[in-house]
Amino acid sequence: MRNKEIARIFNEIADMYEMQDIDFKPRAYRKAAQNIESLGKDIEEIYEDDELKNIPGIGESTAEEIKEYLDTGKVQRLEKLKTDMPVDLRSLSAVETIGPKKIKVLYQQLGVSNLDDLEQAAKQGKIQDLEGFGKKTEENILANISFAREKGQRFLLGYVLPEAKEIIQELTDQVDQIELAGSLRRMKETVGDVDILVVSSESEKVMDYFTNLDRVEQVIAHGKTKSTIRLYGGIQVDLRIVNKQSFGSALQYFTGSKDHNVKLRKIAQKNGLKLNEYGLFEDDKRKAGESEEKVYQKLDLEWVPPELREDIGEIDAAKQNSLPNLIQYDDVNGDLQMHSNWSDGSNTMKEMIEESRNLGHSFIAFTDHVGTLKVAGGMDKKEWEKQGEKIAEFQKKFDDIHIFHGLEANIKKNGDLDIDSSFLKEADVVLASVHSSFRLPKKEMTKRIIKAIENKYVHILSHPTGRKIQKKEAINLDLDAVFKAARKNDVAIEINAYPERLDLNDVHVHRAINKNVKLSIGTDAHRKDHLRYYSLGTAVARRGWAQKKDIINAFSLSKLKNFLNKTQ
DNA sequence: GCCGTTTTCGGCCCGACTGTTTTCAGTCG
Repeated sequence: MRNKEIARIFNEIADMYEMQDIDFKPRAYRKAAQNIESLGKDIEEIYEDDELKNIPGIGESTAEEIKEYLDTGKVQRLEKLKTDMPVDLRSLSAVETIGPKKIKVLYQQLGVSNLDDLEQAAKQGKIQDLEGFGKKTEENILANISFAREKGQRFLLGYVLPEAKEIIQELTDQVDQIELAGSLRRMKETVGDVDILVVSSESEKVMDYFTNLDRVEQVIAHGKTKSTIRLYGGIQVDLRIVNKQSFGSALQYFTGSKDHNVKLRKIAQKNGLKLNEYGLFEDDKRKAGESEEKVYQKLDLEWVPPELREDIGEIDAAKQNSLPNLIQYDDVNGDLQMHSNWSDGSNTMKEMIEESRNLGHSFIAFTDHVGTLKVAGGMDKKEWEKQGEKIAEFQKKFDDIHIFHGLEANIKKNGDLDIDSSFLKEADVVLASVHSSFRLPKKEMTKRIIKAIENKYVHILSHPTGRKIQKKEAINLDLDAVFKAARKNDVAIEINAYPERLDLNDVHVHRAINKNVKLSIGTDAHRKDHLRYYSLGTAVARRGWAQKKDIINAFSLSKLKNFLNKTQ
């Protein structure tokens, strides 16, 4: 799949045009990029079938440029634009409040072309004197530059996991045993690379097969027991071949985390044993190794689910047989945030409902934007009521899925919602979320959010911290105070399952459930392909030690309705 | 540059917010 690369190129072209003050082309390229990125189908296949122009937003020139890129690895248009303005656009625009226009000025006036130049110029106080800049802008640059630097070092779980699973699928027939390891198996929100472990008697054949997969851009290492490849899109994949009798201990070893493993080895040592990737040994005698369960068992520990292996108390809990009974991936019965084309989603409600039924959901909530967020198609009351009539019709047609009619309202700067209560009280599910004024001081922000939670019509505080992984920092918030208010007012806090949000994150989930706060999983899907991300929300819940009782999506429908009926 | 026609040209989600100005441009969603 090279969709992402092409999307990146089109986005870069859009940035370049924006810098040159050219109208509309940026939007066209961005739209093309967006549609390619969430295609859910391999663009090379579409090219081979000569169907590129059937992709919405792709026309004559962009289709040609996709072909050009797939054939030659370059797009001349971008190369030319880069010669005119040789700046590292992507890392520079990762600094909040710095966009194409400002970058242009910085380059032309000060010769700034990368983050190092930018930092130097800011430190020397050269930026505040530029026209359109000022002291605050300069301070802001210095404050945000390290965040911008970290961007792009790791890959998002939600985008890597499907590809890793595909690779496993492709290899399965070639091997005796296969399993994902590493941070991907622990379902960490970002991963540095992909680790795959296999058992096979024909190691050379397996390695040849692996290094010749279609998706390989470069073979970095090709050995008998370990090979490393880099995929189109940049991520590296390690494949290791181990002996059958060591598979469990190797899986344990390569799953990590490092801290978890150090503790485990210490326990082994204390008991006169030695633990490594080849097995658990007493002198030279193998006590365990074939299965992970046996390794833990021989150390007098409960088997620890991979999501918990971060050395934050799970080993003590495993010792005392008191690991939490984690929510299971199939405990989640439905999705409590999604958007249709009634606001800014791409698919019709019918398409979203059908896909949700395919995923086995027994309930969903449409939570389209309302109110002042016009850019996201915010509906007025009349439109929203029309949507409700349509939902009632669908409900008659489908008796296997319950459809809540919800909405997503904006929390204004002062904590009020941007629609009035006569509107709010008609909704089955009210999400409240921040879409503006992200940079208030902590105290003011906390007050603002708590005010929204105290609104008696609000059921769920959605994407509570607003962070986007590697893109946008969290708002400044006293989360413990927010949790306290949420519990008091019976408001659930969302685990937004969209790959770049995962907000709340695992650490926050842990804190929330310790305060008995209920949590809600919503994909925030803006097209039907996004609906499958709900399991990422479950992964975050598991990493935060959540159980079935903590997650309202795991409630029975009647219990969930009860939870949502607080104002009636 | 793409789209969809009132079919080969004209329109393209736009409002809030911030920091810069002193009435507005750039950024963000």
